[in-house]
Amino acid sequence: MNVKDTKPPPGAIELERFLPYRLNVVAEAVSRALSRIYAERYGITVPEWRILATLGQYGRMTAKDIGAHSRMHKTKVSRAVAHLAGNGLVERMSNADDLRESYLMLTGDGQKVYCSIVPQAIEFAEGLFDGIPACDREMLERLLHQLEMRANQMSKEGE
Amino acid sequence: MNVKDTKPPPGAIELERFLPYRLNVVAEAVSRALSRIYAERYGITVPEWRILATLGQYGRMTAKDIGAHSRMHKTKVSRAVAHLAGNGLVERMSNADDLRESYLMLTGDGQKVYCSIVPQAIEFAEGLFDGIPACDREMLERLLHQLEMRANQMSKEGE
DNA sequence: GCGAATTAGTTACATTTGCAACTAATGAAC
DNA sequence: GTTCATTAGTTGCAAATGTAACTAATTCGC
Repeated sequence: MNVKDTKPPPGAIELERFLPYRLNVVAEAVSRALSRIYAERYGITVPEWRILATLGQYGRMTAKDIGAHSRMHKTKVSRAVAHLAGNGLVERMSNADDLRESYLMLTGDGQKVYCSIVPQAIEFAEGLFDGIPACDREMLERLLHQLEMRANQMSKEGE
Repeated sequence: MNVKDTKPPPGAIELERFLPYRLNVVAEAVSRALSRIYAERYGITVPEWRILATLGQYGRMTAKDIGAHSRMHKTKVSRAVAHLAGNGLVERMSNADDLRESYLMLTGDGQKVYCSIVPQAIEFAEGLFDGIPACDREMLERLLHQLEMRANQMSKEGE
């Protein structure tokens, strides 16, 4: 009998079914598996990949908007952008209307890297859903959305 | 029109529906919200909470097993345990049959802290599911399990 | 317009993390 | 039994992260 099959004592949490724990474990496993695609071949970190993906999708954005959209702290964005710019994958264009901010976009090289990662990332994400019917995927999307809303709401409620 | 409603260019990933990204964002939002319960009141970190929760459920375990079970690196476990032991929440009992390892368990204080967190954590997790029917919760559990299996498998496949 | 408050982004510092090297103990080969 | 390989756990070190302080630019109040 596997230890995981034992019932927890009364008044304890069964961690294997505790959603916050489950979400974190799964998210980390998925993230780790995905990172193999871009980390080994291109030496790109997770925050860097997020920025590439955001710019690849939206074309041009400020650092602030990237942070807000991809839920990353501004210092994380700042450093990842600095690194990507140093590697010639991202370029900055200052905004003449507001010199505090810069627009960021992929360079030609950045586009190339992004475009070579995308099909593999999509294939990976598809592979995750292997054997899962489409209606379940939609349900998962909906559930994740609700959970995120609830979590953010409950986080605020505690002031 | 919200920027999120715009279609991504062809050959790009729509990040809002990209599962690895979604999972991470939701997991982090949930984890952050939950940590309010134990971080502010008891000054406990996420890894420490995981150890408390594992010991609270299983009663007595080695550091290695805690790491394997809660998916934490052994150095993370080692340091979190050291801190918990320093605060008198966890105690070590060396195993006479194998002096390399120690059994870890909650102290009386550790039990108290754990037991005072549990109801709030359960209430929090229940709150996340507000308005979500029970059958959907079960589906979510199943889906998360499948995704984790698939991710670990795909991670291994890349050697 | 002018000074105070705000904002985008960077940098300094302290904390956290992961990897690699290590120690101490056990097991395996012979 | 002695040597070699493996294992549990800790520690040194470098990289990553978050908080707070900072700079430079903009906006608000008047």
